Amino acid sequence: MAVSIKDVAREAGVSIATVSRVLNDIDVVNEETKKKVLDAIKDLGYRPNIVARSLKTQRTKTIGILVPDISSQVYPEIVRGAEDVANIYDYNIILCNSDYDMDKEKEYLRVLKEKMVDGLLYMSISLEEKTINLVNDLDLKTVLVETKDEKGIFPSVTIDDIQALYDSTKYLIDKGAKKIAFIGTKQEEVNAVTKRYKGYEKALLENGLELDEDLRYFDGFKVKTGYNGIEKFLESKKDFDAVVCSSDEIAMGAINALRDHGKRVPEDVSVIGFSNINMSEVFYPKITTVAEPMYDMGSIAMRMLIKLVNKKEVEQQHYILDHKIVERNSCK
Amino acid sequence: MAVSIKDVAREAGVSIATVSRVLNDIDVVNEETKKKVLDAIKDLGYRPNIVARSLKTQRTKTIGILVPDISSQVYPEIVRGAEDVANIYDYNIILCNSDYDMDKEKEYLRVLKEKMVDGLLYMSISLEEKTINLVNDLDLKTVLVETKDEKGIFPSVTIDDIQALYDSTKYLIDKGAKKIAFIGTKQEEVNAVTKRYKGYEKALLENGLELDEDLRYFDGFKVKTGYNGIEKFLESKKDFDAVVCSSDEIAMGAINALRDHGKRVPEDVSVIGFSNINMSEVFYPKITTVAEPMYDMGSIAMRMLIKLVNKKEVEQQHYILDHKIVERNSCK
DNA sequence: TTGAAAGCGCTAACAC
DNA sequence: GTGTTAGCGCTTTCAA
Repeated sequence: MAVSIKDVAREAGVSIATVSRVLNDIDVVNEETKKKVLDAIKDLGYRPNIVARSLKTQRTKTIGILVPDISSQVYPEIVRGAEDVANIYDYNIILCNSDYDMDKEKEYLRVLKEKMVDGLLYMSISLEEKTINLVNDLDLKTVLVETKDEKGIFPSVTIDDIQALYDSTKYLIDKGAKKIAFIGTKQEEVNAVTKRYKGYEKALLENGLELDEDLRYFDGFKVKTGYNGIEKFLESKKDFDAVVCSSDEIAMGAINALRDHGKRVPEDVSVIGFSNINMSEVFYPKITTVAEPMYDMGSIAMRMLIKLVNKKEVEQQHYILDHKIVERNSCK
Repeated sequence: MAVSIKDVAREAGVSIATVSRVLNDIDVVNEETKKKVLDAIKDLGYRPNIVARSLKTQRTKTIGILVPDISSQVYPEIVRGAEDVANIYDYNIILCNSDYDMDKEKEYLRVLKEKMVDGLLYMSISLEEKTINLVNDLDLKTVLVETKDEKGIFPSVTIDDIQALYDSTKYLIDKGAKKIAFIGTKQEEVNAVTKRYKGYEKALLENGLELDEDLRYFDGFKVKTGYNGIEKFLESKKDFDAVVCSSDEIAMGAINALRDHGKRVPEDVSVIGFSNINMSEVFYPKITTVAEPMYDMGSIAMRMLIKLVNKKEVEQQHYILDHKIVERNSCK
């Protein structure tokens, strides 16, 4: 077994209580004894056992992060922001991929609780009743990122998704687009990405443009969705001069489909993306998109969570960060 | 405090030992008592405290993963593979971003040890002497992914980087390229990516092609590197008809630079990438690249690590997975 | 300023 | 088949 606090105590000729005190910078331990202990720690190469400490203090200094899929494009950035902040405050993160699978999600939640994480960063599906109850039962301090629960019970860090899509649609309208199509996720699913459609709808309606069933396509948020969406529009033979997408990957798929079918972007059709993932400015043409501050969402959420965990005041329960349109070359 | 094993014991009218036994499926606990215990567990909503269990068993069922940066393109995929396997065996992962920073790395290693992770998946820099010693001192069961230590002390899962670059270069040669440039990482750094240059060199030499200092560029592995590399080549006024890149992002940057300077890919210059990240087939033109099985690297490594942790035999110490060239549209 | 000892929640050796 | 108990490594109260 590794060297424990006992060994240090023996080596330093003091009690384990004293060792514990210097370990935790507590009280006024006599400078000399302190030095003895420090020396012993060094000599023995002692490192405290955090599991034991956690059992006693009921705090593990680790935070659970639940994401749908770390190998998709937006989450790594958010997680990175979160981890950086966690690291500053000496927390570590346990990463879990839910795949939007409720059962997997529940199991993770339970295990996270069993492992006594101090808090949870949740960015999977929009929390519905059942999950809310579970999180409550589990009594996990939770902050939602890029999503919200219906009732706003949990603190959250998001952007205004509806407004963001409204803005991107409006951007196209202001540029003179008349027939604007939409590609996004299935509407049955309840999450932030889903809501984006509403912004599109609103912008069209408010600006006297017609909603055309043939010019919207609901599926996922991957490249394939964008590609298929365009093919569907083309098949419908309806004219369209712009496409609003609810992710950058969709935009890429859309642009590729357009190109494959002999349409030029942005000359024939403008395409606007969403999120501003790294690749959107590497793609050709560079994608005009509405940027959400992914890294910041992660870091702000983690900062808030850590405050919550330590029972500090948080200034706000719901952070709504700014989005902004990044003009590049996919819209004319 | 949450409900503990004691509460369950009391509720079921048995001893905590018995509860522990049914929890761990041990011995032949009488079916009736077992039922009583199970009922009590259910009634009380009891969930074992894994921290306490870990302290006792000295196993935490969690694995540390050290990556340079989860928000870069290849690691999410590897981590995803690793997490999926971990999940199957009821392990969780603690994710750490090292940024190739030795100090950060060492600190993480220490904390991971303090938190008693059962093992470590390491995919940062190629392990050099100092880090090796630390890992040894810490006595962490370790598997390296996408990298190796000089002496091959640690088990590893990699591809044959040199051969892979050799193959991609050879591919270009076979297609008739005569003046082949190279863009990759700085040669001072010691890691897998760095070695890739050697494969390029070897292919040129073995095939009677000349190495031209003006036609190689060493910097990083991001898009920018590829872009700058091309500009340097162009400035040198040397002719080149193909570019070998040690990452797909480099290839993207290179292609963009070529386009910006009026060169067509692949008509004027062929460009081959490395890794086969998702985006390489979304990019325009679709990138021909040598694919490394990222997800598999992660999952195989995790499987091996879990075996090691459980003192099971591993069939192999060093897995070298197959790479293969994926032909798309960036080479003629 | 320091030490003794209880106890965090669990497993496992030992006894019955 | 079941219970008692020691102890994993630490923090913290209480007493000295």
